[in-house]
Amino acid sequence: MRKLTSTNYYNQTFLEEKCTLNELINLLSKRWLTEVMFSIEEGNNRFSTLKEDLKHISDNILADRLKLLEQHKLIIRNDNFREVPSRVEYTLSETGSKLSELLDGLCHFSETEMEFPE
Amino acid sequence: MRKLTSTNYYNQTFLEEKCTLNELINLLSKRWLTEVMFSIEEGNNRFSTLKEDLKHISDNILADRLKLLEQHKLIIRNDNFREVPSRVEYTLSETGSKLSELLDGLCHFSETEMEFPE
DNA sequence: TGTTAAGCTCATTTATATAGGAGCTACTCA
DNA sequence: TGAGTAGCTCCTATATAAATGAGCTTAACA
Repeated sequence: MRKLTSTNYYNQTFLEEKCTLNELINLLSKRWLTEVMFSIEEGNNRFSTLKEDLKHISDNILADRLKLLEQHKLIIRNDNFREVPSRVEYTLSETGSKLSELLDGLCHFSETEMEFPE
Repeated sequence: MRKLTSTNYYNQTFLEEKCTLNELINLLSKRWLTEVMFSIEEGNNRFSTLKEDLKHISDNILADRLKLLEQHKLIIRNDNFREVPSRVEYTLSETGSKLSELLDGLCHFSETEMEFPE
């Protein structure tokens, strides 16, 4: 239910069309999203273990981020378990692994070169 | 005038303290910020030329992004011109150039590997 | 005396993102 | 019959970000 006639929306799409980097950054800037990726990479592959690992995340945000990551094919969702209570497992895709590597580079940069004023 | 007692604030600082990558991504996700950097890199070094280049940006946002970039030492502000009307020039710092290169990598990735559903 | 220019600042309005909490499903076990 | 579990969804409230528009400064020039 996003308002499609606002300048806010117009400018965002303008920038996303100018360069997909903006689209990627918008995705990455969703709170917890990269942490969810990294946590899956480390082996926390279920909703409940992710929730436990990322202490302060709330259910609906975790669900949303998992959905976003899946839609962008950065993770793979596997629900062929036919168990009750239901069981779903997530793994990183190849694209997800590549992105994770790139982010490691950015992380190193931010730790060694950036200055963040208080 | 940010509210320091909200869960929203608490979670953001939690993530920023966990890894400075989150701090960097938060910065980069401010709308227009990377575009301002790239535009300066391309030689648009004054407030007015930046404004012209980034057609839809508004004054206060441009001013804010320039201030953020300067505070993080990604650009350098030079106002030793003593002219009227006032003249200020911006250039990319070394750190800014490095970041720009890293972002080129991310940009290439997002263009070749990412899928953005409509 | 009034206008113009660049490079801003500030207050307010509007839009969007995040968080909180209830509820749903379908099956199992006590 | 009723409780419990995983993995969600939906609605609402709260917080934050972006945009709009007015105004400020200093000096030169008409």
